[in-house]
Amino acid sequence: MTKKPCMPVMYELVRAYQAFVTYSAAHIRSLGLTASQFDIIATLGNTEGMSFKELGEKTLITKGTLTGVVDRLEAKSLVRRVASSSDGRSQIVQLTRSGEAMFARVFPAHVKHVEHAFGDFSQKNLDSTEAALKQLKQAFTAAGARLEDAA
Amino acid sequence: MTKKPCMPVMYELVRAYQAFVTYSAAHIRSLGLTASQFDIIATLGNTEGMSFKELGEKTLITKGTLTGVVDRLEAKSLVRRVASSSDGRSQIVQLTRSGEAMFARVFPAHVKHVEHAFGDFSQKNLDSTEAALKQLKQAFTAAGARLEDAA
DNA sequence: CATAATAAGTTCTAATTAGAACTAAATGAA
DNA sequence: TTCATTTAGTTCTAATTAGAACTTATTATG
Repeated sequence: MTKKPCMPVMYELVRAYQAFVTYSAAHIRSLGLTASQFDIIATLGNTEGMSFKELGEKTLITKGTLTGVVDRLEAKSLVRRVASSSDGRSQIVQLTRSGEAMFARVFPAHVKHVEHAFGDFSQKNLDSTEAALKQLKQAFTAAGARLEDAA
Repeated sequence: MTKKPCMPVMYELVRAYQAFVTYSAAHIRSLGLTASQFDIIATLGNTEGMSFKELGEKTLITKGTLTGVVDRLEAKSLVRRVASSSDGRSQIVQLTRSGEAMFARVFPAHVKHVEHAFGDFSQKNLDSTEAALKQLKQAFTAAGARLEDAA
């Protein structure tokens, strides 16, 4: 295994992500939400709600952060906490009526906004890009897991 | 232009970035720096220093944030601010002797750490992934620019 | 030259972030 | 059952983040 120039790939990963976030977050902000708040609303949309644990797994927001984001959404009356009936430690987070209205207003608009940036991409191109990204993700999670095991 | 399923691509972009950051930041933290601090140190390494403006452009850290990050690096005596001789508004940020020692200690180690995750990647694979990421970045910057122009 | 517009950094605010310590509840093992 | 361990969520801290308002210096224009 010779040393390969992988740093340029990482550089481009970071730049591509940054470009996406800049493009995406500006639009979300214009709709009255932060990126994290949108993420939560989008994840809860068309569901019966879910626990903090599940919400954290789906959004990749760590639990300490999630408490604060949900606090602020609750202050805006967009979500509510409901005690789980099956587990006394667990809280279910659900969209309120207002939250569902917000979801209906911002989610399709945002998907459209993102799709707009992809005008020139062929289906084949999208597929191969998706595959390349999955491979990258896999490389890092596997390398991270190897370190965990060693510890 | 039919609607294409580009959301899965964005999902994977975010996951790949997240996996990278998790893998990378844990290592940087173990070396005694935050990711942003590492980014600054790595950018200043082997240079004569540069202005906040230039540093911000290279690292994609916005100027308001950069002030704070440089403050904390200065508090650790890893960088210093020097007034620019050619522009009275401008500050040059340079590595101190300690900062250079930090760069020598952490930069090669971190590159090695990242390269380790890429063991299985062929050169061809790296190249095509890099190209795909550049294309993604380009799509978002172009779409963002079109919005700017419309405004 | 005088003044308007622009540019470089700083400061301020609200929000996010990860991680660690903590509380309370559930689970598992002796 | 009892006690240890694990798990869910909250709280706390230090740092980062973007954006906007602000200060000071520079540049362009009349």
